[in-house]
Formats: sequence, structure tokens, C-alpha cells
Amino acid sequence: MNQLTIGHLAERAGVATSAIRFYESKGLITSVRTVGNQRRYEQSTLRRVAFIRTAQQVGLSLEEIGAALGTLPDGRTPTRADWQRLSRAWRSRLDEQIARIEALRDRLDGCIGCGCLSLKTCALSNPGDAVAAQGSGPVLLGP
Amino acid sequence: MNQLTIGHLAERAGVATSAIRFYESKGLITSVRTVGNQRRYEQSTLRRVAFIRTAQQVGLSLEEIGAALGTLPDGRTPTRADWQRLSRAWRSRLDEQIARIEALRDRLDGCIGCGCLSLKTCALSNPGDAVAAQGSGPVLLGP
DNA sequence: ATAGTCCTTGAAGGGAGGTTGAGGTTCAGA
DNA sequence: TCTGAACCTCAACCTCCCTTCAAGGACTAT
Repeated sequence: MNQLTIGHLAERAGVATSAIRFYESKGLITSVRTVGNQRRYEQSTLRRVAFIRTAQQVGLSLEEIGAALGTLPDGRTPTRADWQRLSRAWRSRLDEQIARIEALRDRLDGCIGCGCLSLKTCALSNPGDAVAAQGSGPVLLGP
Repeated sequence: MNQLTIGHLAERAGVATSAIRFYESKGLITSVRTVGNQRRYEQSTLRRVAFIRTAQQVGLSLEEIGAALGTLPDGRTPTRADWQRLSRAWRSRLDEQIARIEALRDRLDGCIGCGCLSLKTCALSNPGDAVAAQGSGPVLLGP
């Protein structure tokens, strides 16, 4: 059996069958039908679904994911160039996400390090009570 | 003017006023009211909002963000221990997100490197046409 | 004091990403 | 051949995260 039923695909991918149908309705994955109109998926679809779930978890929308997957030819056998193009585009997108996370982390580290948000150490390093009482300006940690 | 109107806060944070009210209704931020019942925010709220937006962009829910922000005492002047606790919790959460992104990136790199998903190089390294035709198993790149 | 802008609440609407259920069909094993 | 599990479609519904309105009140500059 080299084709998967929707139930098997869903189970192996760790998602509900309704989600699989939903992804298919959005064109993120494709299937062929049996004579009795049931969906059958290629093994490679499992990889696509894993890709979709992981991408979602890092904050990417299905539309964005679909656009990326859409650059892979559905007419089978993507070329090395196809993959390189997808990979390059995503690498920068993923680096961007990592940068965002680091910004978030820096925000926390900044708070701990400098004691902004009225930590005692901040009041110490800035003896004027007024500033400590209302917190430092947003510039240090702004968007 | 050391307090912000909702309009100013929204503008400086780069979000809509409706979003600010929404965050407040969820307890993510707080305000005081003027005699005429208008909201006024502390400068530090700007930082909270920036934090919220960034955290959202990396795939965290408002609930999760609110839980983290909730560990900071609203009764002002969080201690160093408060911040350290929040930071520790988030650091692992953020490291987890980075790990997810790297997993995604590895998936792409893997595809390029080994040519799974029926790249020609994959067919070459695995001369049996059958495997190349249906793609390799999901194990290589599974969840 | 008055115009113009900003603010208030509450309810309804909307898009993303699904889930659930009804009513019916197909598949696989005994 | 029959039966039970799995599948089908379609529509309604759900949560999250807001946005948009309506009807009215507050602030500020002149």
C-alpha cells in the first residue's frame, strides 16, 4: 500500500482528518480519488503536512505556507533549482522569525539587566525618584 | 504629560485603539480613568504592548502572553526575582520556538541535501526508480 | 462658548483555522 | 454476503483576535 487513506495520513501526521480535508480545500495538499470517491494521498504528503504544522507553530499563516508549497511543481519531480528557490525564500523568512524571538528575549534581558520597569536596581542607578516611579521611557525597549 | 491617551498609545505602539481596548479587556494591560471616564496609560504600557505584539508574531497566544505578564505584580515595582522568574520561563519557551524554526529549516536543508521528494539527485543516489517515483518514506523528515 | 477632535460602551461583524454533525456511501474482513 | 469501521459532502458552528458601527460624552484651542 503506497497510498495513504485520509485516516492513516491524519494519524501519522498527528492531526484530525477534518484538518487534512481543510488543507486540501485550501490547496496545500492534493489527493487522488478511488473509484468510490475516497481520497488517497502519496507518502510525500505526510512530509508536506509535517511541514505545514511546523510552519504554523512558528507563526506563519496557511496562506504563506501555501504560497511556499505552491512554488513546488505539482507536476512531480521538482528540480534542484525549485528546492533551492523555496529554501532561500524560507531561510530569510525563518531568520526573520528568529530575529523576532531574539528581540523578545532581548526585551526580557534588558529588563533584568538594566532594571527598567522600576526595579530597585534601576532606581539606584538613577537616583531621581520621579523616573523610577513612572518607569523609564519606551525608547529602550520600543518596537 | 506622563500619561498616554488611548490614541497616543495606539499610535506609538503601531496598533489600533480597538486592539488596545481588547488587550485591556483581556487583562493584558491596565489603565486609570480620568474624571470624564477616559483611559490613561502609563508610559510602561507601551513596552507591554510592544512585548505583546512581538510575542504574537512568534506564534504565542494572547492567553499565554497574558499569563506571563500576569506574573509581574500589578502593584508596581516588580522585584528582581519577579523578572528573573518571568525571564526564565520565557527563555525556555523562546528557545523552544527557535528549535521549531530550526527543525523547519533542517527540513528544507534536508530536502536540498538529499533530494528527497523525488529530486534527480535522489533518484541517482537510489537507482531503483520505484522509490524515486513515490518519494522516500516520511521517516527522514517526519514530525 | 463653541467647534472639532478624541473618547466612551456595547453589540455586531469578519477572517483564519479549523470542528461537529447529519445523512449517506465505500471498504475490508469474517 | 454481510457488517462495522472508515469514508463522503455540506452546512453550521466554534475560538481567537480583533474591527466597525451607533449613539453619545469629554477634551482642547480659539
